Amino acid sequence: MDPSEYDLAFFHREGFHRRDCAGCGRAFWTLGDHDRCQEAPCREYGFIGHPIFGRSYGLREMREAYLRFFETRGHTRLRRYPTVARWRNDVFFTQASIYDFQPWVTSGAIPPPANPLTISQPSLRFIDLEEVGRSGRHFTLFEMMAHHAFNRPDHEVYFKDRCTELCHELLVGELQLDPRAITYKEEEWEGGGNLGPSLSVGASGVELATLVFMEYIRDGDRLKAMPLTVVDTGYGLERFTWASQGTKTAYEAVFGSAYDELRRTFPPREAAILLDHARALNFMLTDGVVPSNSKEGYFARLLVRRALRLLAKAPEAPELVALLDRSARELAHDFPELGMHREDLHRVVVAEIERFGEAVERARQTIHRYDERMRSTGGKVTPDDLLQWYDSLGVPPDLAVEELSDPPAIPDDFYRQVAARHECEAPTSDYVEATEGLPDIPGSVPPTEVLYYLDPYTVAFDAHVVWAGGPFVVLDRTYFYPTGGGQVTDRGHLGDLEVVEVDRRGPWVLHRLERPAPFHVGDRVHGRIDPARRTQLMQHHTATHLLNGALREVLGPHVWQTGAYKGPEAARIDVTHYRPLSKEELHKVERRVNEIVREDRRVKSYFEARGEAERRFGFTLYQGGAVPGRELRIVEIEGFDVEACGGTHCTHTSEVGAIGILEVDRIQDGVVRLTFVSGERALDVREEHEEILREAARRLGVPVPKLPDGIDRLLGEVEETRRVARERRKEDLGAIAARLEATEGAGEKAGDVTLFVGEFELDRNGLMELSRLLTRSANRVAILAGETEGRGTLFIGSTASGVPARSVAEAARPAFDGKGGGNPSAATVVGEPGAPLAAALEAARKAARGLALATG
RNA sequence: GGGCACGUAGAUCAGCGGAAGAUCGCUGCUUUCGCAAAGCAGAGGUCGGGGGUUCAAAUCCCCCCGUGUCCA
Repeated sequence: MDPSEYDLAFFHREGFHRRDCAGCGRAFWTLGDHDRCQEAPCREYGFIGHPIFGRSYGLREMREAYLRFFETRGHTRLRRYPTVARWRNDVFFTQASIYDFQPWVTSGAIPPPANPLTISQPSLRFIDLEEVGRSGRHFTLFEMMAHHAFNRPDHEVYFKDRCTELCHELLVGELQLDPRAITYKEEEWEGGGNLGPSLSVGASGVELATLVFMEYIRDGDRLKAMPLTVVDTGYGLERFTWASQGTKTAYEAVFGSAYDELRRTFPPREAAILLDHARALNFMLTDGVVPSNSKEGYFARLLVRRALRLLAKAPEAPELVALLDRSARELAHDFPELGMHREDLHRVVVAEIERFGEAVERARQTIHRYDERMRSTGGKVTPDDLLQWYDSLGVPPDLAVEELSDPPAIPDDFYRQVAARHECEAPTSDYVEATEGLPDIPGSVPPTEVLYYLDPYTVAFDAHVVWAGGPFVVLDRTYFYPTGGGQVTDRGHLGDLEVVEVDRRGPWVLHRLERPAPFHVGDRVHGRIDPARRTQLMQHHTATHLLNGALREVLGPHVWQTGAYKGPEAARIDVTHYRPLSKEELHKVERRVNEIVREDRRVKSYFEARGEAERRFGFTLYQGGAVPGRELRIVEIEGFDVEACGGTHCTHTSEVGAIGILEVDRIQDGVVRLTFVSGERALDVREEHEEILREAARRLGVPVPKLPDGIDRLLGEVEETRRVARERRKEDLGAIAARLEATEGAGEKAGDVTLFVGEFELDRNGLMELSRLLTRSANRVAILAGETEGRGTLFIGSTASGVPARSVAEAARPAFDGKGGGNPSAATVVGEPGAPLAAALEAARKAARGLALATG
């Protein structure tokens, strides 16, 4: 990065000078006389015991001081965003404040909710999980305080100079940090294809803040200027609080008395881990993470299990639920939503604790059995076994060792080996731009006025063509709903041409026609939307909201929508839940939604300022994913459910008609999928189902209510028939065996051995069963011929130790070009089609006889 | 989203290329006034589903489905 990027007027105005750090070699700006930048490792921690700010702040005071500082300097204060980044599909969690605005605001697609703005964003990072408690400064959940500005060519808010000035003013003016203690270190920042200069703000050994200026797009080796430049800052709330108190570790400063209390039972590291995990879990669970074995749920499970293992070490330790509760009560002062659904949260956690117990018990049994087997066979349990158990059973090696009578040593690099096992996995991204395959529209084309938001009932309209290319047409206004928000596209006609797909691209709605459009810019066209399809989609969409509301009511507020699809045939909704739905819960949900339908509640759709909507309804608005626009479209089912949603909806619940849930699946640990129908489709499906029932009943010859009995009867009969057939076969074979044994001379004597030789109309299995009957006593050999799928088959069974069946088979094999083998007691040979079976039988007889006489 | 492990009798599991097993539970009989217990006998399996390899597959290979677990 060019040094001139950092040559800020602010630095010169204030008398900063630029130096190269004697430690890391990087350039930095300072008012002091340091020869090194003031960050670890170039500078040791100097603030422990010597707080660097004017006074000591608590977490809350520090947050408030920060936000107010920027508020009084023209920034709008924003409430926190959820810690689960549902609006993105490239990450699970909000890891920094800028995540709140990616990708739509930072790409310029949507205006920022405020500009400039300030926020303290709870963020989750699991990269340094092992460092939590150990380093004295790491957390899985931390608050990133920030001020952001988004600059367009036509609207410059502020950039490097003013940003740095604000930061300096905060540190020196507001917090009374010695201005000479600060260093602004030059660092290049790059991420997501963008880059720009950044300043790392250090003092007394601690990195207090990072000021990032997103300015360029990497285009091969060249840099292109971004149309929208972004001020992205990050100030660690915990770090600021710590530095203001100068305690030994950040945990004392952040957790306060809760830390002191836990320290009576646990060593410092464990106390810090427990409090950190409790805090992170409260945010995660409140924001709708349900512990599970995949995706974001796994991280909740990880924290729960780590905490449980620590708690299990001390008999006088609090219960996990109590620990979480205590943490939630404190957090609720600043984040009221964290205290709101404690009982539901308890149920989620208790269910998770139970599952952990089951997993441990299962693992214990498996390991115990394995240990017994090793003990009896003289085998040894290896370190590889420990690895395997950790990976597949979830037993940490120290726990596994406790179960073993002769445990192996746990390798020092155990977790490295675990990591190595997972090394070859390439991270895959299914991030597909919704605009893929769509044409580029010139920026000069006026945006489409979307009318379906205002009136979902109008299905015929006139509009003007503003752009046309291939089969795509953009109109100045449209009632066609484009695929989005889980609702599939409208269909219909523009003029005489069929509209097969409608998509949204930026500010335009693209109508895709059945063939290249004969339209020209300026043409007036008549649009007609397929009304039946639209109605059905509206019914399914409103029904989805109704179900979501009912699920939250019946199962609890931990239920969040994780996905949805509304098609013309059926719709489905995926929600988080920690166990399969019971039949009763399902019935309750179905009854409840149909009740709301009958009550004919109003469904209001309107736009509202984001902050106002959040204040009124909370984050549960973002069921379909949070869109960080300035204005939200709110769909409110009066007194029942409120969501931010861009879909077309009925205006009264009665229009939805009946709702029928067709299927319930657990599509993933922690996620339940309901497939359902409403409106006309519900009636159709019900008719179909009734017809199926009637037909099934007719075929069984029972009335519909007796169907289950009828099926039981039928199954009983099938089983009986099978039993009888099996019995019959057994009898038949028994009769053959008995006849052979009784017939004089049928059993050929060879020394002590009795040989039974014969050809039967039996296949391999039949021969095998017959052989079994003939060789129930010792010193018998059965050499039986039959046919399997057109091939001559020989089966040899033996209870004579001197006459191994396998040897007999081998002797017979060449006689009819056969293949086969077996063991001493049983063997099979199958010949080529048409090969002389009789010769093979004779060869086998001779061989068996020879062997018998040789030993006799 | 990926890796690994697992899916066999009502339950818990063994078997891991050659003729489906153990323990508990169940049924009957013996014993007992009865119960428990013991002894004896018996019933109960498309070895998750579908393909393939093989003379032969619960067992090996592939694809699904389900469960668990680790990791992102």
